[in-house]
Amino acid sequence: LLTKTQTRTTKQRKIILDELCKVKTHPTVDEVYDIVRKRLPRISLGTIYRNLEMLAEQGKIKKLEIDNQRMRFDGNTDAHSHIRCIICSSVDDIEIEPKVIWEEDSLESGYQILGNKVEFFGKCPKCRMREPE
Amino acid sequence: LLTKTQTRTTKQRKIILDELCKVKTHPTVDEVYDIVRKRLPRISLGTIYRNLEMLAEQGKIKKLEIDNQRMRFDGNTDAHSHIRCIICSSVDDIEIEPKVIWEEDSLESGYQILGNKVEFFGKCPKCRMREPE
DNA sequence: GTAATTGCAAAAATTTTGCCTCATA
DNA sequence: TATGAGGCAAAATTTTTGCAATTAC
Repeated sequence: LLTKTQTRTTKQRKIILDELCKVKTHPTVDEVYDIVRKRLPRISLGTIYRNLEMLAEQGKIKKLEIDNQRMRFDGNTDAHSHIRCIICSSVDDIEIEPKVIWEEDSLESGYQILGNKVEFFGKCPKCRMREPE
Repeated sequence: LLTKTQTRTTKQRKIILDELCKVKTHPTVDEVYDIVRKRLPRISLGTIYRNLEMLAEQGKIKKLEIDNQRMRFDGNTDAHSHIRCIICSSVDDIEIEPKVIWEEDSLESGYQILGNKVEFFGKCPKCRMREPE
């Protein structure tokens, strides 16, 4: 958790954010490491982890939950949905603004609902071509 | 991937499935291990992993993507949504059947959309009590 | 100057795998 | 009895952490 009173703008942090915003993929920590290392060959993995975590807490990037094997991040913080291919598992942004509707009744859960997130799944262009339905 | 032509019904597999269906939480592999070990003290973690994976592939349980730090499983395979507390991160089932609507237009993604999944977030009863809005 | 941040390396946590033995069908 | 599955332990992967040196403010 972010407890520090102050955060400084370091070369490393700036470049990590910059590179993450450039890519349209949803890179893992390792992938970010590889990308950033091209500009900062001596940067350490620990620094990548610490900065991605901090940037996500500050809302400058998003930590994704589309992969339960490892963390993935997204430099695009605009509200947008993702779609995953059920064949090859690749994940892409999707230009759709879904509306979610539900009946208010069974709120027995006791939760105060504050929002929701929609994720789509389907077949990506490549896989559709490979095995036409 | 499931390539075996045949699968056998073992004591271990039956008990893992049985215990997973009993709990209403969404346990991690480690938690399943602890639960199952009460009935099968000599079972190994590897067996838990292998079976959960296999049961998920067979559709008898669900592998969840609500935690990007580790795998979580759900013995309830009925279509249902989850809600996570933004304060304490706990995840519960929610008795809501959301409908998702979107405009068909911008299908430039090239994806064939086959379905979607909605996840809710909010404040759980405990956290609402602790810090009233 | 002070304290946040880094690089490095070791440790922790999570998941996968090889191999030999056991047990289901 | 053939082979899928289990137990065990080692390896692989992913993430966290301690610490001395560095750097932003």
